[in-house]
Amino acid sequence: MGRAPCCSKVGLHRGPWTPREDALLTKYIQAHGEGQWRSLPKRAGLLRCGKSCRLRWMNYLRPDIKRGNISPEEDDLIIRMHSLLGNRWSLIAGRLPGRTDNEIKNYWNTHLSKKLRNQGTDPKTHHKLTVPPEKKKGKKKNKQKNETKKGSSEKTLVYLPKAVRVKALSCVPRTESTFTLDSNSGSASTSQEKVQSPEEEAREVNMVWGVGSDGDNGEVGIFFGEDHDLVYSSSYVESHSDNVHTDHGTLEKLYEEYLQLLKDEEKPADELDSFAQSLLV
DNA sequence: AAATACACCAACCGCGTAGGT
DNA sequence: TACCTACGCGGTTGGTGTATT
Repeated sequence: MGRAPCCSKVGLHRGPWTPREDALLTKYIQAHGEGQWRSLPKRAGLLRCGKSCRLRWMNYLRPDIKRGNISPEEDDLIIRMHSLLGNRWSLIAGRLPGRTDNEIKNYWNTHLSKKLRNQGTDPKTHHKLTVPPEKKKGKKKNKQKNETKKGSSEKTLVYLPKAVRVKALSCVPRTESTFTLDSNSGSASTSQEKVQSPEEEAREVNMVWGVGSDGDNGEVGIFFGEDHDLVYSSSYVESHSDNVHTDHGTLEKLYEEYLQLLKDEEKPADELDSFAQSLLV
């Protein structure tokens, strides 16, 4: 695989951006739009690599970025999304307008993981910790850095298939359906009235889906479309061409499996883990 | 006041993958 | 089919500010 040499190229600026560079980048994007990151620096008169430009724009310069403190509501949403998605920061950020994946990732690592630990919850698994949270005793140098390095061998389990990119189906209208499930009765319902064969539906629907539970009201399910608390919003779909598109039958199968697991709360953890493995493509 | 530890976050790095040729 | 480019993502680093000793 040929990989772009990127920032290692000699002569390119690195490190913090200057106001002048910010202005050049902003001006260029306002005039020509985003994209073509590789050639953008040259055309914008910047001595930066395209990656660096993209990052600066996405995380800092974009006009729709919301700056300032993260609200308790956002806090709560991040925690709940993380329990469902794991470290899928871009997906989580997609549910928080104006927030960037980098910001959420940083916020999680510096605030929320600590907060959860103090509440007796493992921030990686969202399960109750068996041992009480470690009291701060003395100062440890680079505690956080050591933790992240150590933690890298211990992957977060994600009960969701890894997002895959699909071709945009621009020729067909997007339909939406929501799929909710009462965890007590186990019954599922869909808001979509249009009757389609699975093949038709798989072909026509740009499906963005997830499997999860709403910790507050006990609602669980696989969610499609928009306007459900745990669903990827349509705005996400529109702003990300890499939406998830998968086979209808597979979805149903996964949904059934997940439902079965939810019904049986006594399932050993390793069985859940193997289920998660099966979801990870 | 100085030294040290810690917290925060912008930026970098490397990998996976879509899409073009 | 193989190769290459560009992009997006998550993990990690390092500079800087703040708190503590």
